[in-house]
Amino acid sequence: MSNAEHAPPAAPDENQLIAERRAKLAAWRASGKAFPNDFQRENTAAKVLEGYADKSAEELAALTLEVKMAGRMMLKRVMGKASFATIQDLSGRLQIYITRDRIGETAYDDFKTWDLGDIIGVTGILMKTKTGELSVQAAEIRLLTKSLRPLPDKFHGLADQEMKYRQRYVDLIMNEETRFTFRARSAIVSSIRNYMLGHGFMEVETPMMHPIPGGASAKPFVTHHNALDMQQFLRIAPELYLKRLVVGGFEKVFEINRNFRNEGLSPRHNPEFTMMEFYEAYANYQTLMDFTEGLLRHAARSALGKEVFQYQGRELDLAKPFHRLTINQAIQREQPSFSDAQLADPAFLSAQIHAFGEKVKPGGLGSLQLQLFEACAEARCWEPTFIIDYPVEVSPLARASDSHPEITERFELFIVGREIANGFSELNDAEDQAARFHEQMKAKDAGDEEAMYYDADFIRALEYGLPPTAGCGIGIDRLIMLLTDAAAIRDVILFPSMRPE
RNA sequence: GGGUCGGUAGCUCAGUCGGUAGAGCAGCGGACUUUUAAUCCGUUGGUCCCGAGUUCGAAUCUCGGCCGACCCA
Repeated sequence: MSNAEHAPPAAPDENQLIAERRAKLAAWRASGKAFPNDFQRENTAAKVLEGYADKSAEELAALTLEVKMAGRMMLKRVMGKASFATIQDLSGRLQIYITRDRIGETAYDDFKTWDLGDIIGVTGILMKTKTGELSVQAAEIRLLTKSLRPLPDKFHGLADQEMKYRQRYVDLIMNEETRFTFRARSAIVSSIRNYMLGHGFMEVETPMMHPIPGGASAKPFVTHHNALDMQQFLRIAPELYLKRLVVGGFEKVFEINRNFRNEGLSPRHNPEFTMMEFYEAYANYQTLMDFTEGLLRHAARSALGKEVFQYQGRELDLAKPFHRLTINQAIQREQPSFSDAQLADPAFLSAQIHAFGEKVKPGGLGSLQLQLFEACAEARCWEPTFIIDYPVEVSPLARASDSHPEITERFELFIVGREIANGFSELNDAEDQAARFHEQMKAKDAGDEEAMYYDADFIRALEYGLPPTAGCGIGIDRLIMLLTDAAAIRDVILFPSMRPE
């Protein structure tokens, strides 16, 4: 790095407070080495509190325990020749006590010029204050990083939703709930990964850039590879690659990674979102539902220590067996007056979909039943509910039922009215799959932008033989929402998609 | 895409009927050697989201736009 020019860049939002901090930084540079990196932190706040918070003032005085800590200065109280400051590190906060007599007049005068938000290092011994708060009595204190931008109000924190999303770093500095949510997210993902590994699954990574988008019904993002001069798509699902791996003999695989779907933003949709997909040979959709239930209970236990908890003020119970209903059963649970005969009548279904305020999309009987379910029942599936037996026409990758060829061995799991998971017995008949792809191409030609492409290599893979297999995708962001009581998907994504400022 | 609400100092927020822009925190100056959002005294700081319009006069009213939140589709 050049040390010649330190000209402040012309930021569009400079103000008096930043100018004053820049002046302090300039003075720091002039007085010696700014931004030192030789301070070796040896203790963190939580560990120190855990170890010594219950010691008395006398015990601590007798111990003279030296600690070396570092963190961001969040509070500062100067009282003449003695001061308190609160520093925050990755683990929590701890108070430090600084007196002119101990650290020297020059150092003390320097300290008084430091700002909230500055990163400081402290060496000292543990003590208890009059009011019983464990604190570090500073023997030496150093400025490690100058913060040029003022932090939000120390008491009210950062409240502006937009700024929380755009400047997540500030949100993380200021809001313990935000730190908690993302720590929980990390722990939940780890617990899911461990659960899968513990059940003999192998973690894999398949392409995020696809020459042919596939594995889901969704609009892809398009990009371009220069050297190959070819169009590529950000993946909408890893499904077709994971099934190729099962063909290859990796009989139990999973992947936790991002999918990209070119659709709008909502409290439940982010264009890029995290999904876990897993595939197990010699399983079917019934055994997969059992496994998925177990997985979700495990995630809740590891995140919350319990399976019954509140979501947005309402109880959610993952301990009870999840409901399993066909689409028509779910409709009739909400609308008991609808007869089996009516639910087999396209005209009745269309009229009801319309009556519930939805536009009727063209489709066969199964599609209309599904549309009616979405219109009148989906949002009311608060308790975990597997909806089973999806129509073939909307399930181009799922195995058809032996007894009812117009439906598939497929489920979607709904919790608090939201789709959380989607799984099925995989279609492993290469000729049937080829025929289904042809149907999809027809739909695409007819204007369905979300219809699938024909993937010849995937068919070739199936032609080598895919064992009977079941697979499932779990929306990780939505699961995290449940377990962290978050109302919006943006609250569980560190850097959610936003319009440019 | 439609509706509702919001955008005022670095942050959190007031702002009456249309009449020169306010508070707390932060900052700056001063007092203060065990504070806890420290306290006390003094004080700097504004593209009132942007653009038009109405008006003698607009943060305030009207229209358009931008950004966000929520609801609906």
